[in-house]
Amino acid sequence: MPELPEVETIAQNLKMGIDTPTLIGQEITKVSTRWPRHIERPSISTFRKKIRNRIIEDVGRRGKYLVLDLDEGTLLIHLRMSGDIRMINEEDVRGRFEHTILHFASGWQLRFSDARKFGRMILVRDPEEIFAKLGPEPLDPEFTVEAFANILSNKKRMIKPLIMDQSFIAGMGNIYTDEALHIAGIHPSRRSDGLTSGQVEALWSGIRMALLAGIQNNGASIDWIYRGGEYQNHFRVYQQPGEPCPVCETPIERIVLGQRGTHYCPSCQREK
DNA sequence: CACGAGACCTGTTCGC
DNA sequence: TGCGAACAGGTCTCGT
Repeated sequence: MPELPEVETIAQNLKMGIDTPTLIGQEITKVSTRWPRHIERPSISTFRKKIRNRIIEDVGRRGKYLVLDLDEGTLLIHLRMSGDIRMINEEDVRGRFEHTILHFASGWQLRFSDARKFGRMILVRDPEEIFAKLGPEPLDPEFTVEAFANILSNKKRMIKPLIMDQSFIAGMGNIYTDEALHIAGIHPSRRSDGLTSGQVEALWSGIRMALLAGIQNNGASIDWIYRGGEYQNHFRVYQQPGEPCPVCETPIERIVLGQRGTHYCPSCQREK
């Protein structure tokens, strides 16, 4: 479920506390889990010890990581494929996929629902340990067309897998990459070093437009796992094989690239 | 360095 | 109706 817009939405909701209290100021009393591998590091016992009595001071996002600043250290949460996280009152029945729970002194809980169990929590002293491996934030004002052209200039790869590489740009996943490439009119298997400067600019713009539209719609809710977002109602190509292209009516095609389902318009996004 | 395949996991949906 | 195959928002590791 989570790419940049979904994680951003979750972070904002947890911070604002829409129908629940805000996460900010909550004191963690303990963590409970039925799937210990949700705790990637430090070891589960150290994690339990260090997380106890910590206060959450801020909530944010970096790439696809949900970032909880604590009074000592930082808790990073990665939702991977099927993760979802929300504030729930301790009275509420535990859901089928709510494998890991942070308990707060207030009686509220942060529940990590994760059907496929790929998600991870990481407690670090300095989040730079993790963030150093991430590429730039695509919505950051510093991420200009020139900056994009610059990082692109060293690469010679197929464009779609490149855009999804977190060390190249942070936060792009399968949905928003397919959408961005369609907006830009670029075939997903084109080589990154074969783009014209016009295409580079169109792609930079397409990436930002797709992400902003996603955030504006609170992210995308595709299947039974996520709730909330509406962006799935605005997909141009993602998971729309056979449907008419919103631009030219040509049926959308589906291929596999880098082992990921890939959707594009064979007319708007020419191979060569 | 670039790239494909296999792992890690489980649930839902599709095709026969 | 039943049952296996295909597919799913991500990322890591290994071999070529």
